[in-house]
Amino acid sequence: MKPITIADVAKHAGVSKSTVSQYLNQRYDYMGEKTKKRIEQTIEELGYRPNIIARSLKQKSTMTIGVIVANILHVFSTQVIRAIEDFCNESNFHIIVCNADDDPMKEKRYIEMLRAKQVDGIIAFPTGGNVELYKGLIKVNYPVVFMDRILPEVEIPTVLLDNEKASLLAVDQLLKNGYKKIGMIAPPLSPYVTPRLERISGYKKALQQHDIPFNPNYLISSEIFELEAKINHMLTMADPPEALVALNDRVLIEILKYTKEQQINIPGDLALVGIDEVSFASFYSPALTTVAQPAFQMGKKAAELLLNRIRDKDTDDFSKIYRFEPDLIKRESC
Amino acid sequence: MKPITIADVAKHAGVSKSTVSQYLNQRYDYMGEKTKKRIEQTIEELGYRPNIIARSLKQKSTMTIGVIVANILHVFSTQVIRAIEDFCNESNFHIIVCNADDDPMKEKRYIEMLRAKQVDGIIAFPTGGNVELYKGLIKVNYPVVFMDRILPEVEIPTVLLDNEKASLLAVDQLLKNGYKKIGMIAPPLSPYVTPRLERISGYKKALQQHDIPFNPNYLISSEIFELEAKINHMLTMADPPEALVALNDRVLIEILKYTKEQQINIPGDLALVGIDEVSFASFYSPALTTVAQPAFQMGKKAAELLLNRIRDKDTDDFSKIYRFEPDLIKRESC
DNA sequence: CTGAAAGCGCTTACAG
DNA sequence: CTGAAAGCGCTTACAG
Repeated sequence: MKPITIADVAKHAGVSKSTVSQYLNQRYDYMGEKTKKRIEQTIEELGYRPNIIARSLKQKSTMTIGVIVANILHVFSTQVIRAIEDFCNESNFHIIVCNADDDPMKEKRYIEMLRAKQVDGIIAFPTGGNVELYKGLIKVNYPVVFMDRILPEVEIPTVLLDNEKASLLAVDQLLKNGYKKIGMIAPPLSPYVTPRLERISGYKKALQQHDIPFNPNYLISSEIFELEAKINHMLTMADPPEALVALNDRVLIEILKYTKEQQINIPGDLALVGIDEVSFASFYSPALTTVAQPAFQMGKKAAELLLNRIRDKDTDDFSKIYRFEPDLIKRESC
Repeated sequence: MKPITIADVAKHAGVSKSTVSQYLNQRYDYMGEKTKKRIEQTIEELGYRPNIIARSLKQKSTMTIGVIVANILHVFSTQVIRAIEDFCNESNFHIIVCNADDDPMKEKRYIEMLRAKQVDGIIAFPTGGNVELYKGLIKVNYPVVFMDRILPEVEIPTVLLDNEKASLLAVDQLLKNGYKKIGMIAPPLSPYVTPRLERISGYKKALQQHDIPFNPNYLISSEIFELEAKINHMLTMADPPEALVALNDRVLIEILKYTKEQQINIPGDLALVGIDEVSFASFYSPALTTVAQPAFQMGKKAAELLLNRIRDKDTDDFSKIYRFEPDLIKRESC
């Protein structure tokens, strides 16, 4: 069962391939009404479907983009992807999704494969390990947009949260409720994971703004699996914090595991606010006060930037940073 | 900046395009060692990267598959996609992901676009609204695998949970803990959403096995937004159920919202087990007893089936149903 | 061991 | 208003 090609419909309709092609591309300007009808009918009859691969080869556009996330299982990434897909769908673009797992080698391989497949552009949560590769991409004016992480060495438009503001909102909320001894729990600090860096500096700045000295004992930054032990240590030392901000959703969960285990009463014994909204925030006991990021808007923005770049190679938005506002959702944990 | 083509490297290396192509495809059999070296070097020098689109056109294989889910935001779908991506990555396949939103029109559009883009196969959570389309796909022997939902009209291999067993595990656990008045809360019953149908029938069968008459008042099936009200009605009627099984994660959340609001003590006032594992199950208070589905294994299986079909068009696995075993995770809510 | 030529299924000036 | 021809960047018999 040979697939039908443009040549088949041309033959059947008694016209040339060119004319069929004109029809397919809706260039009806000079086309006779009868020819048009005839082609339309033949296509219907033969069940012809254009081969977009062939078109892509000629037109140098595949109408598909690559999206490289660290891990699609992170809910933020999922939401961003969903927003990107929705936006792309409106413009008839498709997305190829890739999980780089924060591994620069994997990231590199994906980028190279995506380019080989001629995707029209890439949206990436960069690992930080492929600066030269990205520089090469800029040099050939290849459309790329970064999400969530800034690579200062590289001039690529980036959309991310105002992470310092997120910490500020969290700390302010705690202060407003009378807590002064505020700790922060964080995952390990990798140099390129911008949100972690900025959220910590935001935490420090927020304290400073209120003339509260930063107490190094109140800051934990550690691998997830060690977190519970370190939290225990922190909360059982002399003069422990009376409130905690969780740097992200992953950390929040570790805190919650710990407090459940130790039957610590929130907010009675310990106030808590988490950066990143979580699915269970509203019906947890107590309902969790969180700082949410507008993931869908951010994904949409990234898609918009990329498609604009694809359509108009000469935009000048390079190296622009697009910051989005976090949103404090007050509930019961503080 | 013209991209480098195979013709450029052929010229620079002083060989023919054919030879370069042989090199690229690692057919070194008859290639002189010097030629090989020379080509290798030229490629390096020019920074040549093959255009896979051109290759695809000739070879009729794009090394990419389409994945159509209802909504990537559902955690089950996310996990399945992650597993598919991992499996495909090992075989150098890429995945295009699409959200059909349970809309047959959207599904249809995606299928047609994916085929036009010549993807080598499709894994879909079918909506049920495109039976004829899928029949057409089988007729031309196009590789398709279904996930999660069965379309009885269509002979396509399908991987899904043993949903009846899932209900059975939930009910048994409740019975084992002495509860006899067991209700089930469900979302609306659409004809093609297999898991819902099977989980309800599983619930009924489980009761029957234990000679407990099915009480229609103990079964709610309703839109999510009405669920709280209906649960309230059920639990405040005369002789209410003393235990509930949540048909899926979405429903579980509604139950939890309700019980938190009404300060219902779980399992004291009401025992609870949810089908579908949820992220917060272990640190919720009480920790939630759930029935988990092996999402990653299921995704992997679907990918495996599809890639096998793509490689060997003549496998005979049509219409096979691949059932996966649910797993009861005992915690505190029952 | 290597090259010339045809072909994959389209699009696009260009000619008439 | 429509067609012949070249070309997109590869691969693949086939010839030598």
